[in-house]
Formats: sequence, C-alpha cells, structure tokens
Amino acid sequence: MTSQDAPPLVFQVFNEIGIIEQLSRTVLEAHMPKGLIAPHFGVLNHLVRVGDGSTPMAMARAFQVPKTSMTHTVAGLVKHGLVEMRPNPEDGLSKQVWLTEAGRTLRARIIIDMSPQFERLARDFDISKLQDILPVLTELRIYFDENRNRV
Amino acid sequence: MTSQDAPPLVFQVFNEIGIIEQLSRTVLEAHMPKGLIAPHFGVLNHLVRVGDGSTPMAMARAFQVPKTSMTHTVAGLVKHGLVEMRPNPEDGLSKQVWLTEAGRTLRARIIIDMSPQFERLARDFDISKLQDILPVLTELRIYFDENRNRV
DNA sequence: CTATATTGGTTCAATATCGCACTAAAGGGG
DNA sequence: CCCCTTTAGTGCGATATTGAACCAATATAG
Repeated sequence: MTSQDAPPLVFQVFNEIGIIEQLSRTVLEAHMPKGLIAPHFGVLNHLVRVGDGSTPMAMARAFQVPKTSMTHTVAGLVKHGLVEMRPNPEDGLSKQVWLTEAGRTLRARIIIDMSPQFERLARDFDISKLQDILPVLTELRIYFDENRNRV
Repeated sequence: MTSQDAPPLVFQVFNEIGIIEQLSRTVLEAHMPKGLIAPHFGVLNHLVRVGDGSTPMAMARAFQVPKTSMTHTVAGLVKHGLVEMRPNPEDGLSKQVWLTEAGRTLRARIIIDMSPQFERLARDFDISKLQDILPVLTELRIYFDENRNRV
C-alpha cells in the first residue's frame, strides 16, 4: 500500500471501529462518578448480567485483559465499595467478586442516566442499520477471539 | 433495563465494537517494535496518508484525544527518531511534525508485516460483509463526532 | 508421597492517559 | 498601543495498563 492508495477495506473497518470505541467510551465515562472509568463499569455490568461471584481470572479472560489489569480494576471497585472480594469456597487459591448494593445501584443509575442519549441516537439514526451490522460485528469478534493466538 | 432483559441494541453494538477494538489493537501492537504502541502507529500512518507537517493540535483533534496525550505520543516518536518537530513558519506558536525516513520505513514495514493476517482474514471471512458494514460504521462515527458536545 | 508443573493472584516498575495549571503567542476591541 | 480572550504547547500529578517476577495452592507424573 502506498500513500496514494485508499487503505484496504479491513484497515478502514478497524479504523472506524477504533474511533467509535473511543468516542463511545468518552460518552460512558462522562456519566461515571469521578475516579471510575469504563473498565469499572464493564466489570459492574458483567457481574449484574452474568451473575456475581465470578473470579477475577474468569473476568480477565472474559474481557481479554491481562490478569494484572483485572486485579487493578477490581481493587478500584473495592476501594469505592462497589464490590467485595471473598475467598472462593471451592478452593483455597482463587477469590470471588460480589456486588454490593452500592455497586448494583450505581450500575443501574449510570444506565438510566445514559438512556436519553440512547433514545436520541435511536431517533436520529436509522436503527435498522445497527440491527444489520450487529451480527457481522459479533462474527468478527468471534473470529478474532478464536484466532487470537495465530492472528 | 433490568438484569433480565437483553441489553438494548445500541448497547450490544458498542460492546462488540469495544471488544473488536481491543483485539485488533493487540494484533497491531504485536507487530510494533518494543516501546511503540498503537497510538504511535496511528500518528505515523496519519502523517503518511494526510501528509506530514501537521501540528500536534490538529492531530489531537483528528484522533479526538486530549492535547496532552498527543504531546506525549509525539514525544515518544521523536525519541525513537521517527518524526521531527519544527517550528511552524506560519506562526511563532505552533509546531509541525515531520516524518523522518525511519518513520516512513517503519510504517511501511508494519503494514507489510501485517498483510498476511489481513489476507487470512480475507480468506476466512466473508469480506462482502465488511463492505456492507463499513458505511454504517462511518455514519455512526460521523454522528458521534457531530454530537460530541451533546451526547 | 514427593517432585514438578500449572494456576490464581499480587507486587513492582515502566510507560500511558489525561486533567489542571501554566507560559507564550495571537487576535480583537477600545 | 494596552487589556482581555483565545490558542498551542508543556510540566506535573493522579491514575491506568501491562510485563516480569514472585508466592501460595493445586494438579500431575513418577
């Protein structure tokens, strides 16, 4: 590829995805209390949706981040009283992460606070287009996930 | 939204986008020399494609990052001899960022190194689907960009 | 059972991100 | 001109990310 060529399709897709990710993350973080950022919300949301009591390592795998990053993120949530760590009764090695009431409440409040923006997007943007791209994005994500070691 | 509902469509789309962004960034960074990460490539690539001599502030706006982040990224590129900073001849305040030969060469080499992965993706994945989603992603990115202050 | 390998988690250090505060240069009334 | 606002860039501090090294608990091989 020279500088004159249009970038390859795949390249363009990842480029747009990168920008959208950044802009949407900024929107999310605008609705989070000081000291908390997107990964904190990601963990809270995961624990609500999948059920709490998960281990840090399981979540590190779910989010595809190094375990040290998850340690740090969970520690931040503990510091803010949004989750609790307990020893895993099934073994003496791993731990479990449990939501506190404050954690559940904060997650719900953030979603409620953002809903007007989602509604505006739904008004201004042809939602059927999002419906169309979602399965392709999912397929692409799964492809990457499966080929993580080779790609 | 309660924890029982499926998350709203928009939410799911951003979720997939976030994961894909992370996985593709990891792939890119696997092809970068030690000490350089995705934002460094982003700037090199931008300077090749749009033309060098751009100012740090213009690039901060292009990438939608705070100017302090761009200062830091450009400083890293300077330290590695991939770009040069020059005073802007049009005013006494701003600066210009120019590629060095090493910068051009590195950017080209990274793209060449990644091309087998792109080709495999093109083989394994139905590329016409990417063709279909690209305009929607672009539209979504533009929507966010335009509503950055309100959303 | 013992030795070794694997696994979950933390600590530490290097680097990244970004808000705040600051300086210097422009630009715009008056 | 002078004052005031805006703009580009930097320094600094707080927090984030992540690889390397480490520890403790398990699992496995012999």
